[in-house]
Amino acid sequence: MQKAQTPKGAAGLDPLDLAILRALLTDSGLTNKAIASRLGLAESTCAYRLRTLRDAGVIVGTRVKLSLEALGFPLQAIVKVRLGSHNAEHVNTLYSQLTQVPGVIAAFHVAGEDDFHLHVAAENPEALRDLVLKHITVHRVVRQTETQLIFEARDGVGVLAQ
Amino acid sequence: MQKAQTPKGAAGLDPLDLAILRALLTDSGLTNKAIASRLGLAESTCAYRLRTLRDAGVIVGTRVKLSLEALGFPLQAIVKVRLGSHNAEHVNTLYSQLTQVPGVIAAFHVAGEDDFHLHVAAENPEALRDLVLKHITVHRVVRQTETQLIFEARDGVGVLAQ
DNA sequence: CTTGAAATTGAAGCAGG
DNA sequence: CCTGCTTCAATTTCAAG
Repeated sequence: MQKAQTPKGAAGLDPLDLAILRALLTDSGLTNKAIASRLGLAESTCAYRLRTLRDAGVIVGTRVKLSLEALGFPLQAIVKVRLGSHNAEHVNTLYSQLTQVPGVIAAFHVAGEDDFHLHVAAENPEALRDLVLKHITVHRVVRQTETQLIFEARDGVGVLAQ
Repeated sequence: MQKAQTPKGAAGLDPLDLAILRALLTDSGLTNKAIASRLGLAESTCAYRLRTLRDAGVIVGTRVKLSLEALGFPLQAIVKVRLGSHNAEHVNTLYSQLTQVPGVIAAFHVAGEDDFHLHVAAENPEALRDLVLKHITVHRVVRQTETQLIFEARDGVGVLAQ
């Protein structure tokens, strides 16, 4: 049975691809077989689409999610970093160094008032202070930092929301 | 062969647990068997530790990483949201609504100058504008927003860096 | 807590529709 | 592009040390 040619979205994804991706995002257990049965298609078909999505670079990989609290890092913060000089090489070097700082979960190079936003985690307030003072403000290009405690972090629905 | 009792860290994790977690974070292919062989222990042992870590809530789950660019969302931004009123119920209601906005990848409720930081993705500048104007600033409690384009996003080493 | 072997389940390859 | 079948590898279970 040959299905009708499916309409393609802006990124070349048909509804089946989107359904598979949504299932992957929804179900924590990302078993390739479970998706097939849930969507009512053969396992080999699902595997084929998954491989295609992987080859196309849509699915980059899969990562474990750890509980920062359970690991003993109950404190999270956003550290805004502002530079005194914006020499391209200096900025890039600093960027690489910031991502290597223990406790830095994610780093964003942003346009506007701030230069970098760092999402960090720490064991306690003292560790957070040391993270900022000993690993961020020590760099000469860093002119100013501003740390905002995170009360709560939540995931959003993302770009595939229906 | 009974190994010596292992020293526990602050979160009750021994060196073997940490080694397993680091292997999980490092290797994109999170095959349970590969970890066992890499660390030189039996598969069943590795599986046992993994189950324990899961039951303890350290390993929350596993999520697929999609390429926002490949999906057709090449634009990312941080949207700072500031409120006019800080009534607890209003704040919480807004928080829930913001996480449901299509394009919102993550949301942070922060202390300080801003109230929320939203990590968003959009297909193009117009879509980004619509996201902010039609889904965020429409709420009465939102007093002000500030959108900073993300030049580049990178992952940090996290809290388990050696 | 660790382990090897058995038993179950899921993934990968392949050729046909 | 979809599918069932075969082959293979991995996860799970369990009883013992």
